[in-house]
Amino acid sequence: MESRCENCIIRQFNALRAMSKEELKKVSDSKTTKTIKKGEPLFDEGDKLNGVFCVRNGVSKLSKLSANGKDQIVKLATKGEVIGQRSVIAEESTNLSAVAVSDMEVCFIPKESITNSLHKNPDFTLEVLRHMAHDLKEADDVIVNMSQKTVKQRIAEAFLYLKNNFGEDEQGFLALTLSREDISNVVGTATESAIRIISEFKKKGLIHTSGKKIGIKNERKLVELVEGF
Amino acid sequence: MESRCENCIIRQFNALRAMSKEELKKVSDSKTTKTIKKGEPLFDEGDKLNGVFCVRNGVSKLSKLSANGKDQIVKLATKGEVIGQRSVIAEESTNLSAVAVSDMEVCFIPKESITNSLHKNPDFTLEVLRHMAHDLKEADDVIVNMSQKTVKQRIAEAFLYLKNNFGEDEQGFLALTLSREDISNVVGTATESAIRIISEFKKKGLIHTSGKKIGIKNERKLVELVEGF
DNA sequence: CTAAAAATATGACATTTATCAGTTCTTGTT
DNA sequence: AACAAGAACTGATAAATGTCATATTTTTAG
Repeated sequence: MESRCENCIIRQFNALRAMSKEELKKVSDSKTTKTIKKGEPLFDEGDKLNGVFCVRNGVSKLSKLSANGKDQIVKLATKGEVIGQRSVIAEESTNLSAVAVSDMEVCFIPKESITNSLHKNPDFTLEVLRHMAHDLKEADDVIVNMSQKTVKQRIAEAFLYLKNNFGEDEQGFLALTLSREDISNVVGTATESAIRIISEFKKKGLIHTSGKKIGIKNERKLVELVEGF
Repeated sequence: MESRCENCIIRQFNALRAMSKEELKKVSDSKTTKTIKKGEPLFDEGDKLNGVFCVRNGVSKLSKLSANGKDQIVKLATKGEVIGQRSVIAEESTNLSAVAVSDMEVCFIPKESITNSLHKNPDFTLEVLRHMAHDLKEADDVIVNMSQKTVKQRIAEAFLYLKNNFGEDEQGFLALTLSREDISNVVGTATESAIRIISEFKKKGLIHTSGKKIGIKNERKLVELVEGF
């Protein structure tokens, strides 16, 4: 299970692919692999991070506590993504907390391995920069969605997002199962409102459910809803 | 008025300060200075940018058109900030449009000058990365505000933001005057709602107005409002 | 397996916000 | 100065969303 970064396929999805053989070797020698159970934190808002987490398996929610006591989920990070880099790069405490929403396997990479390369290998730095540019664009999109779309549209969009990014299981349910509360924290609404809209979608035949699990039944109509019909 | 980047103070506020003398010389030789009048665009959403804009004076709104036809302002960029770097780095069309909200003076820097340095000067790349990390954090904060705060709170916050970032004039009005529509596009609400809340703030003595101009009268109460009292 | 706890669900109602229609005020232009 | 055009404003009303109370189902711990 402990494996070498040099041979890790996951790396292809993130900025580590721009590292040289020697750099990767160093990373690999310094990294530790951790198992994190669903519900357990990787870190809390305000923590000083001594490194970054490279996700090998599972999904983590990145969220921020707002003044009114609700958690806003800002991003779901999955296989191949690196968590905590923003904080390491800016040399600040994290502005987000990270909690596993499914069982996870992650590699913890001490920040020295990263910062060394950031100073010496422009290819790597640029690759990190490109990833962050992408994240920033996505964040802009989220801002627009939050402010301009209705809760109904945002929930529909969330389901489509979950399908596209995490797929479905054999029975046609979304592979990543989130609690109703997590769903409401993704779209930024009250849990009761989210539940009500889920019920409505079910009645209208857009989705089907079984316990927590949700399956998409009429993707086309969900898409129409998101686009405003 | 045409001046050399090497001597430009503005540079201290952005990533260009990490450039070497020679790099700056190249930038300076290739840059062009432009004057943009209030209301005029720097670029439109979807444009391919051949370079970035370094703001010497004035303020630009960066906004994105949403499906329902409303513009969401995602950021206000001012003196010292570089606009368009995300798009140049990701080698994509812009996801945002940029329009001057006050008369501006900007330097246009062709992308070659930037990308060359990105590949060769890790100090510069890292500096750009740090700035983008900062922007990303701010974007996260905006997401949380948008989804968890009321329109009233967001407007109060916007006024405080305008005061802190752009200051006040001699008569105590916010130095950056935005139209009511721009204000509503910053906080993500209907223009009428924004106007109504501004009237309410005026009645309650939190602000005073004169035409478009708005002045903060009771900062303390505005802060309390934002924090939820 | 069962009791307790937690999550999901639903109803009633209050509050917030958007929409539409129309008026008044500003501003720029001739 | 007069006017047109756009911006700011207000009221009435509808729609969306949040809150609180409570019932039901699911999950967890022992």
